[in-house]
Amino acid sequence: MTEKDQTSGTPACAAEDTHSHAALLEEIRHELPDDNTLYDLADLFKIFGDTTRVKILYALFESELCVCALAELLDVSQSAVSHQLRVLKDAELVTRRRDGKTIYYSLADEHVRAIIEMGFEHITEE
Amino acid sequence: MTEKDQTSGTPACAAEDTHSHAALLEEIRHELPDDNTLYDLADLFKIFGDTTRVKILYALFESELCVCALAELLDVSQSAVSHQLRVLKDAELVTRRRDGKTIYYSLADEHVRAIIEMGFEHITEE
DNA sequence: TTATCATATGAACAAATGATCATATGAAAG
DNA sequence: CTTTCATATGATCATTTGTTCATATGATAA
Repeated sequence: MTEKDQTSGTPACAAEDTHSHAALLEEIRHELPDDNTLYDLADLFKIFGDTTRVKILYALFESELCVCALAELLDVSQSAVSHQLRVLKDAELVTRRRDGKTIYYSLADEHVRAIIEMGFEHITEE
Repeated sequence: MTEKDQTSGTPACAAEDTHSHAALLEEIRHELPDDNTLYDLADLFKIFGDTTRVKILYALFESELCVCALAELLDVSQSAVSHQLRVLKDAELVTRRRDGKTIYYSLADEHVRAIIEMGFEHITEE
């Protein structure tokens, strides 16, 4: 209590003489992106963390596709695809264009491809 | 019913003459990784989709750290960190070494860094 | 206008997730 | 052996998430 107050109610470890992190932590805290950025980052990856959405993105690597084509390809309902496309669009990972009644979706940029490829390498290489 | 049976109970669209996907879909289906791979890929990204875990990984970019240091740095309970470290370890994204009572965690490989950097670029560039 | 096709969306519900609390394990010090 | 420190883990619970169902919107054709 005489020292700096604990950030939360969790002491975790003494860290007096044994192995003081204080200095190291201060340094690392300096290097960390701010909380909002970290939050956005997690939100971005969260989007890739669903099979349906990953499949959609992977499919769009090849060609732009309409909603019903995606539904048929992934074997899920039109509604499910539509909901997920909304998530992808809100995150600006895909764009769409209208042609009559049909709406074609495509990848928003090449970052998407790069991120997925990177993940793909990780799970295949080993 | 005379044609191929619908994969699910979802017609989605006619796709007779208007804009038949059949050919295109067959081609794309060919390019898609198999379902298990896609599933694993989503699972991998799911792990990056949590602020606590992203923070842990980011912190480990700088240096190996013990559990209590991470808890202090992220301002969460020791238990919460420990649970998340287990997830990261199960996914082989981090490794650990023991030194007496303390356990130090560090990044398993550079893929982790590459994936996160890629995501970081996406959210900052625009 | 009315019917139909392609897509979007809101409500509802089951499943997955992440934090907390209490407790267990494991190592070193006394 | 007992205590203490560092970490791990199981149970519980509130949130979040993704699908389904029903329905709405929006565009074209009749």
